[in-house]
Amino acid sequence: MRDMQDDLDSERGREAEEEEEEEEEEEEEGAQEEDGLPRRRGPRRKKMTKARLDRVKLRRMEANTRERNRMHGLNNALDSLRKVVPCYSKTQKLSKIETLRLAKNYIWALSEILSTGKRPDLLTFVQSLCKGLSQPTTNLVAGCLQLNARTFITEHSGEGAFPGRAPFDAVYPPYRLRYDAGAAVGSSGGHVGGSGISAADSGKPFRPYGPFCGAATSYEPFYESTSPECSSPTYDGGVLSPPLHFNGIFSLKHEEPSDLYGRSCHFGTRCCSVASGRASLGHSVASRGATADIHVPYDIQLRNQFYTVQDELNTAYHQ
DNA sequence: TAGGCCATCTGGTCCT
DNA sequence: AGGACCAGATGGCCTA
Repeated sequence: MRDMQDDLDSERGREAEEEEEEEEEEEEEGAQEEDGLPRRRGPRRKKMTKARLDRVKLRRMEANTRERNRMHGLNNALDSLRKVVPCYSKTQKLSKIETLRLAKNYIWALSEILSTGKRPDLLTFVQSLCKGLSQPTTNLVAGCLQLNARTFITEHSGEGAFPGRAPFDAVYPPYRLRYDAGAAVGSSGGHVGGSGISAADSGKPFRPYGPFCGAATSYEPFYESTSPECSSPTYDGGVLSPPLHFNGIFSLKHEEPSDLYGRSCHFGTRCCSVASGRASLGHSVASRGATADIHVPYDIQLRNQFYTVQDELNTAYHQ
């Protein structure tokens, strides 16, 4: 690279000298008419001598390099964006346009939540996210959220319903009370999502996501999980944390990347605690003690809802 | 094989 | 003048 730059510099020097000579020649030629035709108005076009041609090529090469770098920067920014929108997968990246659309929808959905103070049901939320997205991406997002829900459902199958819990919470399945983690992991043989559509099953280690990422003190992600996906090579750390935090009240805050991606990831996912969000939204769950706060977040109705999410989305898409 | 997506090159325009 | 930005063209890769 350095050599290349040196070459360019030395070439510039040579060209500069040659250019001076050429310009002197052109001054003389400029007084004449070419081919008997009157000289054109405006700045006279310089003759393309070899040196000038080389210089043009050189500048073109430099411009190309700059343009390449610029596009790389743009792509890096897009990658950053991919990581902070729902359903991040390094193996199956959203296209640029879909990333932008999803990001826009996501911002819109979060804004709605902030402005209304209400948490939409899952279907509404997913529909908001998928508005205008292509069918494959819609499936991807819906599948991603559905995956999480079903994973969580599976882990807690057989337990009682929790009618007070908004279905919306189901998009945050990998997070629960810390002390609950062992049991949860154990119940699924150390492989959360062993049944249903798991990331491993699909070969697409998507990152589940939720708009309220953060933690009330009593809630932590169970990053002790032994899921092989947790250290998925497709996942890289040190990226932006989710922009939204929810600690009883709405607040904007950045979390340390290490917290989010280093330790807390599950299934190659980012850490989100839903419990805090629940509490502040009047579901009065997180306000209880940690040990008393264990509950079963899913009921049959919720499960059914998840089974229908993708169908409804598909229907909506085709309409 | 067609279509989608992407990277790169390229020339034009705008701005400093 | 030179760099940034933009949009069109082109070719490669991948997938259905």
